[in-house]
Amino acid sequence: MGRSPCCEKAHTNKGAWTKEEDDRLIAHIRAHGEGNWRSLPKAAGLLRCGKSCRLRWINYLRPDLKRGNFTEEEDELIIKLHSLLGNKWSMIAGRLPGRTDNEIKNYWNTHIRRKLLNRGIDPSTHRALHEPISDVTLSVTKEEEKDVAHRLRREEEKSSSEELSLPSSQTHLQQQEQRCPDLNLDLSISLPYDEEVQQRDTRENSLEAVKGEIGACFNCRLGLQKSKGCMCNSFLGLSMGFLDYRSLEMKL
DNA sequence: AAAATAGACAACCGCGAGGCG
DNA sequence: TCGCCTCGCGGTTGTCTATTT
Repeated sequence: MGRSPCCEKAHTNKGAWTKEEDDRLIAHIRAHGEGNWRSLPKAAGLLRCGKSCRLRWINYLRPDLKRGNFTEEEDELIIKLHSLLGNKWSMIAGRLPGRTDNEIKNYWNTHIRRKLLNRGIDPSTHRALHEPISDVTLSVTKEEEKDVAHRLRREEEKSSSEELSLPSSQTHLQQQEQRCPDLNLDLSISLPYDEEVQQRDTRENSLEAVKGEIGACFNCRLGLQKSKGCMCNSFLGLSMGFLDYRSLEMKL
């Protein structure tokens, strides 16, 4: 038997969306807001599956989407985020305002993969091609993913509070360090910030302090200082500044 | 000019997570 | 606690366009 279909396939359109369908969907969401995707098609007079409507809205119709080519900065940010998060496209997209997970995933598969291969870097491990894979992997476990998501929510809830370390995550991170003593996962990721300059200054001061303490490049922060991947002031063959993981903004 | 091939990206599918009664 | 429902995610496929042969 298996799972029941998400919608009545016999009476739903598939394939490319027409202008009229787009207009109906936009009009409905403007009037009623997002959500209730399952009942939306009927309410909006669309012969589409709810999932299809959601995808169409999120990936193409949302007004806040940034269309057009990816910039070099976005490229490099995606590469760095992918090295941290793996194929967690939605999390990567969360760091790139106006970009969708689908868009980033497609862009990765068509452009960035090739770009990394041309640089002699394995896109899945972010290590030099032919370099033997060590016992340290950079994939993100479910626990870590939850932890990051939890922190994102917390940050959202209390964007005003400003501390560099997040105690709730320490236990897990300590466990992680015990499991992989060579791997430093003390990363903090927050929502893209456009908050007050004061907060930013405080954060930067704290980060500068940390930077001063560890004096480390990106790879060192990942615990890869013992590998030949450690290259202060450069990453993936590119020169770079210190990467602030609270904002994931480059400070050059 | 037509066919073949490659590239780009839109859309679909199946599954898991979380909410709720 | 369990089962159902909905949503969201990641992998994959389909389709259109551009380029090459």
